[in-house]
Amino acid sequence: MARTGYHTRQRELIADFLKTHEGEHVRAADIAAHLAVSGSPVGVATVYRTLDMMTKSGEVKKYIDPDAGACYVFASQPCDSRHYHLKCSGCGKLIHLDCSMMSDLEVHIAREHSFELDPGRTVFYGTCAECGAKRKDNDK
Amino acid sequence: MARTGYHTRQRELIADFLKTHEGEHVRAADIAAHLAVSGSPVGVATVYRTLDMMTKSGEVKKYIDPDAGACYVFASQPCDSRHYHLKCSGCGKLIHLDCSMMSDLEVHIAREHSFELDPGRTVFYGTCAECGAKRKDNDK
DNA sequence: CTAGTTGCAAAGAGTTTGCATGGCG
DNA sequence: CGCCATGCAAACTCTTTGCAACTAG
Repeated sequence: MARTGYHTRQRELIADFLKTHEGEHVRAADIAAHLAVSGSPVGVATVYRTLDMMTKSGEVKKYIDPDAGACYVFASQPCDSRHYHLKCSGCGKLIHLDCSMMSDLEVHIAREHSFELDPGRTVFYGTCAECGAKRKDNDK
Repeated sequence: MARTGYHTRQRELIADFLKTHEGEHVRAADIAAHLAVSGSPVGVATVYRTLDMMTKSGEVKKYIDPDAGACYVFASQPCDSRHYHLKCSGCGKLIHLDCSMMSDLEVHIAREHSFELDPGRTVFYGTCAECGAKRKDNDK
């Protein structure tokens, strides 16, 4: 299963970047851009291929953001991803939600609805406090 | 609020299609394809423009499916969208979740986390019972 | 040495936009 | 009639793929 292949400079760089940004949602382009600036450019294709590989192996979670496209999140341990994310449709801000109520919800959904939630891939959309207030002002 | 624009054959067709498929998640291409087959083809651009318009007016909800791209859901009443969706990563099945616990969650998140959830745009990812069982068999 | 990797560029898929024509009101 | 809507195709963005050169083990 482990079949991870060779250890290369590029993969090291990408993995490092992800570890440095653990828990954050990054896009392939972010990684490529960062590495390019750092003086060790890596081809976009390689970034995608590596991320795809890591996604399959479970090292990173992939999800699609309506505004930004594919996003990847590094999770050191599968079970560490006990938290969910809230994404503000207004400002695009990403909020980490670490709340015991979610565990209850998971249990409830698993039991009553026969569905096992995947925290790493689930993103809640809505409006943050600031944008909510802003909208009230603008809306007349 | 602006009663946007004219009443045209194309918009009627698109609205009809959406009403016929209320609650289902359809893609722009699905609509265009259906109308083309029905003998009243509508340009893709028009479909996108109309859906965009309806999204802004709140008639339909838009969300991005990791596999299929942009999806739209027609909701007869804004407040009828009191339900969320569960999407199985295994078989792609979409499950409607209409559960009072979600209301509690909304209140909780609004109060404790200052974030207002948008049911129409939030999709929970995870694994349905069937795929969960299937996976257990295959995994070993 | 050999197979897995990389990078470039071309290919794709999905969505948006410009512009001239057509149709609603 | 005026203005909005439509269609087509070109433009775009993001992601994938083909292929020759490259490199880790």
